[in-house]
Amino acid sequence: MPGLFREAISLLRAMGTSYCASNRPPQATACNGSGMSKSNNVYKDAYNRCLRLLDETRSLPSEPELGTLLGVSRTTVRTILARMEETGLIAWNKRAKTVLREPRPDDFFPEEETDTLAEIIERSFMRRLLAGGAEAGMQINELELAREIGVGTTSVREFLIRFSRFGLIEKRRNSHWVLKGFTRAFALELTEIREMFELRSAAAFAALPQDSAVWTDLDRLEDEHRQLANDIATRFTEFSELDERFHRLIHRASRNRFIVDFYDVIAMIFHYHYQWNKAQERERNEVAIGEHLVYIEALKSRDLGKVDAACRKHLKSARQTLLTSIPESRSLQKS
Amino acid sequence: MPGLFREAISLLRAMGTSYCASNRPPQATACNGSGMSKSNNVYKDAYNRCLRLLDETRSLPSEPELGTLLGVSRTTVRTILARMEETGLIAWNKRAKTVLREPRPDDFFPEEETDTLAEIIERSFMRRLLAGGAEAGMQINELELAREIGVGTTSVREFLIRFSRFGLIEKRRNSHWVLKGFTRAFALELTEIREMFELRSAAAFAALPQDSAVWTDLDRLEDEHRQLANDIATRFTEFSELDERFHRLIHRASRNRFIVDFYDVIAMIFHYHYQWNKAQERERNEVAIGEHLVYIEALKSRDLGKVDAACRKHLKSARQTLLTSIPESRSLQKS
DNA sequence: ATAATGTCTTTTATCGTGAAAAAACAGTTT
DNA sequence: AAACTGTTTTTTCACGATAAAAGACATTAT
Repeated sequence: MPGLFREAISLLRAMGTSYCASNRPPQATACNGSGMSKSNNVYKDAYNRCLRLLDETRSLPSEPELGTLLGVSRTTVRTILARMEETGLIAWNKRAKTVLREPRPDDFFPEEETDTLAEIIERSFMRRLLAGGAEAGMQINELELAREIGVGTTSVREFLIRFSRFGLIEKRRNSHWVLKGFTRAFALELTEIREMFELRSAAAFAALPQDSAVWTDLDRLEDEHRQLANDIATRFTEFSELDERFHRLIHRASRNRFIVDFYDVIAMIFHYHYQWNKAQERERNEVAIGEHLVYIEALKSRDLGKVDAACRKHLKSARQTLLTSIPESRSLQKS
Repeated sequence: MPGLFREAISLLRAMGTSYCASNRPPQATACNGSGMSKSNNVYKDAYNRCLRLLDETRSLPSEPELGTLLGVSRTTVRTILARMEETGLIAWNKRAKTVLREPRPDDFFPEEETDTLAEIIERSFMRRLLAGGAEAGMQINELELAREIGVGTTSVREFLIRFSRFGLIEKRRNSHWVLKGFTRAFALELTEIREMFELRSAAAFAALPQDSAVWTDLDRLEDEHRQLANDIATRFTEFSELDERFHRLIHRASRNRFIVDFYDVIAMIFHYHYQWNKAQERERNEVAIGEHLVYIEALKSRDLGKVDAACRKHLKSARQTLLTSIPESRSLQKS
């Protein structure tokens, strides 16, 4: 049973969704001719975000300030400023950085060029995983994957190592990785831990002192839930992001790094789950919002019994949604 | 607060505990002159293990059989056989591999040469971590670490990524790693999860059907515990290994990959904890063996109440031992 | 026909290298 | 003097290359 995705790949190849940074036509086989060491996506992404800043002010702040604002080093800030000067967006002389004109759409770097290599690899990998034909037990070939995505093997290796904590793949010493599959068993194991962790976190949350900052965070989230509930018909796709913020807030109350970190696993799975399973998305999200509101009320009441009940109820239906999205045909047994 | 271990390293440098595979005198600065791609530790380790096999038989089995026996590929098996023929240990002609003489001590490769790079890096890293002077918040420098240990940056990077799941370090995007420290808070968070997981696993264990293979495994472990208890005065250092096997057996009963995998974190911490804290080791282990035996009896009784009580009691004292080994001076607050 | 050996190919593990980005240092301006 | 800008050094990130190890294929022996 060798070669993961061997067939799937040849099919997908035609689609040619290359994430490689380039303005070249799609038929370009590889990302580049020779030895591209590192893409400058950090600069490009920060540049785009800086463009949006331009709309608001007549002159930009100091370099260090811009650095913290954009979350990059001053070196990158200066590269951005240099380009903005070049393209006539600003006049730059030492401290004076005066805005000359509004940014046009073509000033922005294309979205695809702002992605991290890790993101590119992850998306590419998950697409294959969810595109079907990825049965449990299949082998994952680093070299093949790297060639397919058009990146170096090191990046793929590092991705797989990071990804392994999600429990979907496993390494054979000095040999290949093995796909364990997005199975029903996986979903059950995942949700078992989730329920354990969230029940405990929710209880910890409710026990937090009244003057804790979380209560205002919770109020804000409640508002957002109500607004989303009102516009549900048009904005239902925005729920997934709100969902993550809500649950992360609760998990943080555990003050336990292992619980907080575990939410990364859940978030990843649900992120791709939402992309994968669009059936009744609107209805599902509507129900979930309702459950969240009850859950929030319970937390605010600080009644542990109510919290436990509301949490249990929501987690149960979340599990159900996840389970229904997994094809029954997949194997149930482990290892 | 830049530069992790900057001072500690210069102190340690003098000790010159180089893990590099070489017979050269210790003053040799680096592992090698140029471009060593990969050490052949897999071959060397398998060779040593194969030597031990030689004592027992007059002739070796087929190449594939040897491969599965040693856990390596046939390619490596053939390299081993070739060397054994060269050194006059065996006569090798196609299927016939007759043993000519007993292996001598100098036939073995030195222990240090059989270690994985990952093991070398881990030990090196943990030694620095536990050698003191590694305060929370310090930066970890990949390049510096790589140079110090005498390996490539890639291996260090991969190690740090793998290591990050233990919750002791954290990555700043496009920048350095931050040491979170082996603090009291860490120990408490770790044990909180451990207790949650093990209580659940133990309950699952006790509920396993009578014909399950785990019960014979448990009996075997009970025997080993009793034997160790008898020879405790001389063999108390062997407990740590037995402890790990015992708890892993219990955790496996959860049939949950996240619970099973989490034991890696515990095992790592306890492994180094045992090396670090030798105070009252004998007494501690004696107590732990007693607790394990009660725990085992409880499991065999399949009385959930007893299991819960025995498990709680043991985990509580395990937590206590871990906590006492952590210097009080370390900071308690998080992030 | 099965299972071994002999040979050849592919993949993994690791390194050195170079550009991107960060960080440190030095010199200016307010 | 504090905060900024200009310049230099270090570190991170990603690649291609190469030996070790695994794996596949072809051949031969039981």
